[in-house]
Amino acid sequence: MRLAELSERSGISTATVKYYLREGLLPPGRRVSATQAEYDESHLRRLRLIRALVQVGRLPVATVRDVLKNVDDTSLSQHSRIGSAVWALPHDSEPAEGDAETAEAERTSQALLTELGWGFSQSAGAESPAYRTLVGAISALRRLGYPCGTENLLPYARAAAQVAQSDLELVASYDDAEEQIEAAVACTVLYEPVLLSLRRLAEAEESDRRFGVGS
Amino acid sequence: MRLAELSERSGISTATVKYYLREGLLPPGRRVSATQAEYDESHLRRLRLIRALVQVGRLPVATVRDVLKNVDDTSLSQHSRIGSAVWALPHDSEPAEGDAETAEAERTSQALLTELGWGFSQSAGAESPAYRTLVGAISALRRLGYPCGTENLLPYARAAAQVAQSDLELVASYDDAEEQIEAAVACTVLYEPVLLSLRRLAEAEESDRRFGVGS
DNA sequence: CCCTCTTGGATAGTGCTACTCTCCAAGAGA
DNA sequence: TCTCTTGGAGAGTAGCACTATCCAAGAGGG
Repeated sequence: MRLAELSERSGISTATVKYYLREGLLPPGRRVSATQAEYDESHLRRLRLIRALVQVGRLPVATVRDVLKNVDDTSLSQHSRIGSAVWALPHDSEPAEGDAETAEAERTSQALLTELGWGFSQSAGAESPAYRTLVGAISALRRLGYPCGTENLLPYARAAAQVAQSDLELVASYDDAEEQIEAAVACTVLYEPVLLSLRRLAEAEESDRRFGVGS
Repeated sequence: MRLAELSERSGISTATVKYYLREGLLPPGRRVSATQAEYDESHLRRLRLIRALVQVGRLPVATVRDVLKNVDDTSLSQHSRIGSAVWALPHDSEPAEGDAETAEAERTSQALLTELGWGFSQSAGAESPAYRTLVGAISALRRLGYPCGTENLLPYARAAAQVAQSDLELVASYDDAEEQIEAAVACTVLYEPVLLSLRRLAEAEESDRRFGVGS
């Protein structure tokens, strides 16, 4: 198919598709002449993945490029491809280096990972964006004076572990390696709002249970 | 204290503090003369809360104003104030109305809430931002062809329920009503990156467990 | 062959938003 | 009195995801 059809089928304007091509998010089509290129289903899937990352995940376009680079890097093992693709997914709010609060948050994080027995994250993942985000979030909590010791964090970690099991089960349910990686990236991102909104609803339930009757 | 000191103690530039004053996020100080105003600790706390919402929660300034309006609305009950303050916290990515996928997502959401017995969310919260976000996220998953039946969502809901219990316990640990509300808002927002980054780390662990050895 | 239409490609512009710069007049403080 | 700071207000900035416009090279019908 050509750009116009790709645009129509994906529901994304040709201008935006061109933009993604230019930015290297979408691989160029097969050049069929000097002025025409041919796109296929893989471009359509890729386009949908991009939209998921940009619109739902709100990743900056440059970050999406990095993530997709890892998705496409066939020189890596399956685990590494999944890992490094998800790895590149950030959540910004980086902590300020050399801060007293940050140092304390770092200690808390380490203690938490140790207590959980998450050896992989502790070794290979000590510099992962997710870990940095965790440290940043904890130091933010500290700065605002909210409790965030390991005992406070453990319930979240346990919930996260449960969710991660579901996530990986879903990923493993795909046979094709390529699809697995795409599913890992897409579901990591797409299930985030699901998890967060369910948390809000659960909070409303719980709040109703605790404070609701005498309102 | 005056603006300069407020700025210094909060680590926020005077220009930005003035901006927050202008936008109505920060209540004006007590006017002590035509050219000077006096700020107190409550302004400092409020400023920190604003930063949490804007920087960590990435809420638009206009939304923060709405949230704070509910926080300050003493005409509401405690439950309502907590509820409506957290209520106003969105996560955008609104679903497209009148869409077939959206309609299906709505059915799934309803079924999920019924299965969970979350009556409060089903009745009062049917139009809450969190609910709309859930529907939007599910329809996004559907559009990308990923499974998202109630059986897929239940693990997330259960995790959310656990987390919500921790959240409310933390809120209830405060004696002062004002502090409870601020804690509810701040912790809802500040624990989000904690939860999401822990999920990423847990995914890495789980991926390592499943695919790691033969890498 | 001609004529129009579309295509891919490039460049510059738009709209939004959080923040910041610059200016100002009215005091504060010595 | 004289300088310095303060709070207030408007306009400007930066970054980013797009988008509008233009262009030359074909495609495709007659």
